[in-house]
Amino acid sequence: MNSAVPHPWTLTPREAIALQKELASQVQVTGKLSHCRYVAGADVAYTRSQQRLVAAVVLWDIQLSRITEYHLEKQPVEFPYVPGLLSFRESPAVFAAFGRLSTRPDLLIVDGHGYAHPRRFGIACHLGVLLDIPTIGCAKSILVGEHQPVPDCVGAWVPLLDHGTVIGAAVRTRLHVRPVYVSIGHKRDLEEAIRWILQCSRGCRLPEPTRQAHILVTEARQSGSQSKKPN
DNA sequence: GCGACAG
DNA sequence: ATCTTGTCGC
Repeated sequence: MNSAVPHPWTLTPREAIALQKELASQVQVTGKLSHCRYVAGADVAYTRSQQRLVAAVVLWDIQLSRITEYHLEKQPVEFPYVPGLLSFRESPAVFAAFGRLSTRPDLLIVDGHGYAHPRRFGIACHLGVLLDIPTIGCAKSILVGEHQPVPDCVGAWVPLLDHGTVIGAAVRTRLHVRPVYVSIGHKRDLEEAIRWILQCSRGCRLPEPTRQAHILVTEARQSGSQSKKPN
């Protein structure tokens, strides 16, 4: 599986911004439905000291509705948290964990934004381009943009606009809780992204792949496992 | 200058 | 993200 890092992660915030502008041109904003059985989910958690972070990449089998495999990657934090540059802080670990998958996912859902980003290149886009795989960003709060109220009906959604242009969507995956923010990552259009996020949702606010990854990193944050293949 | 600001 | 307990509501 792809495991070589195409470009260095040790950059200054200024260089990181320049790299995002450069790589943004490689994002493919189209891509329709195709057979999709394995949806991967990625999330990251930090240790109390914030010295290290743990990334989890889970492989969710839509047909069996369960995790088929997952990997954890613990690494020292090397990049500061700068709004808009989250990818340079969390991607290295996610990238490493993803590289250990024995099965190539049909799609990867990332906890964070994709196209709904100041330079239209959030972490979901970055991982999609580097891994050359369809990705979707599913964040819990807005980085940029605004939207009208989302109807109180599961599956309802309204466009997330940035100065009039659609950059994503506020999607109601569950009643009585804030919506999630879905945006394109790579090789998939917004309608498809929303469709898959809803298809992977199981009554909770977050879609299953990302929710499961979150549960794993939250637990591993204080423990110390590596990777496993549950049955 | 002031406020906003994924995780 | 992380630090924190219980509590009100669907």
